Amino acid sequence: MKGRRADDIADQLEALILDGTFAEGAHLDEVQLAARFEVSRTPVREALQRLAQSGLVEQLPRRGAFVRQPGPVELIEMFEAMAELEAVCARLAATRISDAALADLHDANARCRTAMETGDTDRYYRENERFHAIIYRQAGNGWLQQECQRLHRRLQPFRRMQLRLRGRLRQSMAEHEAVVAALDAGDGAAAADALRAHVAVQGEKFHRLIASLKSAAE
Amino acid sequence: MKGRRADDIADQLEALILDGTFAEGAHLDEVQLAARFEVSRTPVREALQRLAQSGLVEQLPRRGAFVRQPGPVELIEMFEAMAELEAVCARLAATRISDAALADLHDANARCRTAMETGDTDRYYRENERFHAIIYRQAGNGWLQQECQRLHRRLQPFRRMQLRLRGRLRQSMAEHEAVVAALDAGDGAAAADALRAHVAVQGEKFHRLIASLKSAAE
DNA sequence: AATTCACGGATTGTATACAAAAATGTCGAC
DNA sequence: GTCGACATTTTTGTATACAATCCGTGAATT
Repeated sequence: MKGRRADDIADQLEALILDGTFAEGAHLDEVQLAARFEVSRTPVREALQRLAQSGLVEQLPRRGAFVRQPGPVELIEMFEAMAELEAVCARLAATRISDAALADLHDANARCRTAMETGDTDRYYRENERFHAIIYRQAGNGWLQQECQRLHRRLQPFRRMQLRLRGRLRQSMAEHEAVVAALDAGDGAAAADALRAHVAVQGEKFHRLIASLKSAAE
Repeated sequence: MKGRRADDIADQLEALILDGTFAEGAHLDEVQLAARFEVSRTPVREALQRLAQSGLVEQLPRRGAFVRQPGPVELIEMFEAMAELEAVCARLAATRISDAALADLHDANARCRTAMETGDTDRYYRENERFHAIIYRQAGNGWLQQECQRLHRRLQPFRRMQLRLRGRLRQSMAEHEAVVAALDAGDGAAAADALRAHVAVQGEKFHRLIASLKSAAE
């Protein structure tokens, strides 16, 4: 037995929610979950509280925890906020990035390119993660970095979805290169604009995807 | 007995920490706190976890919870991030703010002015809160608004401290008016710059305050 | 004398038991 | 047949009991 089962349960629950096992609005019963994970209610409760603070579930006093997937409006807001946060990172990074990190960025981008050329979306996704993580870090502000990673992680499933749209990979690649060029030149404003656009277009794509799904359902 | 004692305890604990009752690095013993609040360990534990996620305490597995006040470096980072977040809000608000909200902003600023003229720092502080809250809200992005309020709240004690510095009120007032003027004109870039500077200078002041305290202690 | 290992105390993590409140189902009145 | 009050049941919130781990102390060994 290791120290904290509650953390493991929180992770597993998060996976199950993102996985779709627990649908939007589902009531997460403490005793059922306790039985499922073969623990008592205590660690389950702690896990639920953690998920509540990270936004995946909503806890109503004396009523329980419910799965709370963000709606279209909230998602648009989160994508917009992500775009703005990344823009800030880019602007700060433009003057603070180290040569080594800049080399890493070029490397990540090169890997993205090969992934794109082979049409390997999964690999593109991973290298893209690295690309953005480097920029977060090179902003030179730990708090900002943390927040960016948190939001990035939260948007992960929705971001992934629209990477498979036709031509998105190539477009994304071109945007990356604009960002790198701006950082190379040390042009903060340009880097901010390029990265903001790069992320904002993801929100746009997602928006359209939602709209098309909706109209198809009618 | 009402529904959730854990939340009350979390609030009280937060107050006690910010109050200085529990100093930096202090070990928060669960049984002691349980005795102090006349409850069992269970709600105390839940409160501690909440505070851990909000960053006021650090929880080490199997070792307990310790008061974790942000150090100088972290504070500088938080002030910088606050400046950037508020700048984003200002830029977005410049094109989205409603006429009613703009009127509110003018009103809040007017109240700030009278508070400044009477030298009432407490009142200035309250009206200043309102000023910033309006801008957060008028950014038209709920997620961003929430984050800004969260960080603002976290910086509250440190911000308050340096409002009493000589001449700061008048300077702050002038900065406010630059922000309002830019928003009046619908100039997003100018509003962003003005608000960023307004918040960044607070970080600067704080930095100097820390430095002076340090050198005085030697 | 320094180091290592063992053991006891203290403290966290988990399980279970109990209390209180809300959801649900039943019965009756209109 | 529907609405509403009351009892039952289910579920959350809290208290307590138990288990596992960490820390310090101290003695034994090199």
